[in-house]
Amino acid sequence: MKVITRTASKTLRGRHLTLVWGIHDFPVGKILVALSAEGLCWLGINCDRAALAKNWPGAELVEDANVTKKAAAEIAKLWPAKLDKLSVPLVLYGTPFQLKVWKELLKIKSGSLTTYAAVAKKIGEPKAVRAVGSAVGKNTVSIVVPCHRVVNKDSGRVNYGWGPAVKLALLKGEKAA
DNA sequence: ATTTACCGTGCTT
DNA sequence: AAGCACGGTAAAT
Repeated sequence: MKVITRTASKTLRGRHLTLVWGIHDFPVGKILVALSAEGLCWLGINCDRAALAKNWPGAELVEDANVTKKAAAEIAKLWPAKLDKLSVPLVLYGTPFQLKVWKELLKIKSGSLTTYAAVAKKIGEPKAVRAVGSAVGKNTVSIVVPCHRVVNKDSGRVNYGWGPAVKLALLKGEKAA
């Protein structure tokens, strides 16, 4: 899978950017897929245009499910085990720290879990556990960047931007595969 | 069982 | 430009 990274803060990343978006079916719910000219840059679960607009201030949003249909179908088909085969490039917009965290998440194998502390250690910032927590939460491309495979150290407790139920459904689906 | 310290980000002032 | 609230974990109280 091709991964493009762009350094940008949340407030600036939407400027001069046109996003084509559409809502499609996925095993754990509806996904909102948004593509820039470069590739897949946002994926939300059970959300609407407002959530997209909030995350990409300044961006021009064009709804066209025909354009996003192909990418969405591919994601649904490749999930959970073969997402790295995605033909659409993945475009990551974030601060240098967030990019480090997200790229680390990409290395987590389907079906396995890690903790925020382990990720912090891997990127060489062992004390920045909390920062890792917030970076994971700000991930722009859920499912493809497996933010749901990161759990609290004291197992069990689940915290997820799209709702704990979605996180559990994703993990369950990957476990089966 | 509660509190403290640690870090990066985004929102508010 | 400065302050504040978040978020996960280990260590100290």
